[in-house]
Amino acid sequence: MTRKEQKEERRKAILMTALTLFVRRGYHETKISDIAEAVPMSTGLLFHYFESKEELLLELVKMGAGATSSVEKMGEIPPELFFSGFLKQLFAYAKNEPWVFHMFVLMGQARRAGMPEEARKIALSTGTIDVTAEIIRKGQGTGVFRPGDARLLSVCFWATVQGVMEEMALDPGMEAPDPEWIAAILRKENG
Amino acid sequence: MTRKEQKEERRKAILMTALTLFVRRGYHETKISDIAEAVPMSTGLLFHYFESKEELLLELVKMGAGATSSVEKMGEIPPELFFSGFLKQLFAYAKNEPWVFHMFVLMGQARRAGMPEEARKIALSTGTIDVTAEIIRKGQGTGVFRPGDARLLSVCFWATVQGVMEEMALDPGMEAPDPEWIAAILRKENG
DNA sequence: CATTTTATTGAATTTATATTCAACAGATTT
DNA sequence: AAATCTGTTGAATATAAATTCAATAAAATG
Repeated sequence: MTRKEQKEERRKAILMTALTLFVRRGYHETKISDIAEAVPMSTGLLFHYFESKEELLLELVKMGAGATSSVEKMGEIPPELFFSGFLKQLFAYAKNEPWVFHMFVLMGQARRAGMPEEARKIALSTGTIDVTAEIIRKGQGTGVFRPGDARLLSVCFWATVQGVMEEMALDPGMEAPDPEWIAAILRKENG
Repeated sequence: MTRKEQKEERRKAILMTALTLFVRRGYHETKISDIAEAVPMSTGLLFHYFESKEELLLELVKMGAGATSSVEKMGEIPPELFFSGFLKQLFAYAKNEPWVFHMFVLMGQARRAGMPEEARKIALSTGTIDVTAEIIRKGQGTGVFRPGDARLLSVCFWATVQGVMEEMALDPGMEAPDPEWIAAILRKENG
């Protein structure tokens, strides 16, 4: 099925191009013609692959939601290792797999303001913050994390990760921070 | 000059309403008619006060840039006090002076993606990240902050503050985190 | 090689929303 | 209180970008 495969390839190309542009300039600032031009293809043709600009966005956000929930399942790892290991990997993706990296940024943007309501709903449905809060609670139990509202700590943690990744997406030359800096938000302060 | 004052009042009301809506839903997702309705006034009348939607945004961003640069001048305070004190005050504004609070969120949004290019330029012109990096460098000199690229630490710090404030803007019921959690990004880990 | 199916384009159309405008109302001034 | 200036509205218009479409080229199929 060379034909169907071809079509899938093209769809993916569009999705990846759109993902990059959405992350860089934002959903509304990106024209459908910008995406088409960057793929490249004619503006009209893009509509043979996607119903609408919003459908294109939603497909991306749904992919992101799927990828995110698989990450959420690895709640078995000891909390103190989970965060720095996870961050190290995530920052490595910035160089090698921009796809994963950009997806994280997009999901974060979708959770906050500036995108169609529908995208926001999907992004929020993953419940990342709450899942992470649960892991933090465990770490508080074993005394490796500082006390305090676990959900609020989770919000702080993700805010940092999200913000740093947005900066990295905007300035590809930027180096990644030491995961330990970010993990310090959670860690109990002792020797 | 009751008349001119009246006009100024109205302008301020529009600015504050727009600020709130921009921060909550994002610039592009906010219709000019949404702003007018919330003030309240007719859609057409809003154009007697502002040239265009973009002018309205730019005026806000310019105000923000002004307020921000005044904050930047207080670089005399010892670094280790600067950050937690600053954060405590900032989070307090969330309750008492939503204006200041929302302004910070808007400036952060403008620095990143999703707004007209012009707004981005103005927001970036404040150089907040670099000014903060300088303060961090001082703190590294006296040994209270962890070593490492000061600018990168500054980016991490602001990413957290920005992200947390965006969450607070979206969910007004949310309580503020302990400033110490965020300052931990910078602090040298010792007893 | 004729026929059908799929890919592609660029121009025409639609749509959503920003922006303008003609008319009216209320306030201020002389 | 007449004249003028300012505030106000809602409907009309303009605009930018999304979306459709008729026409054509290329590929697959029989």
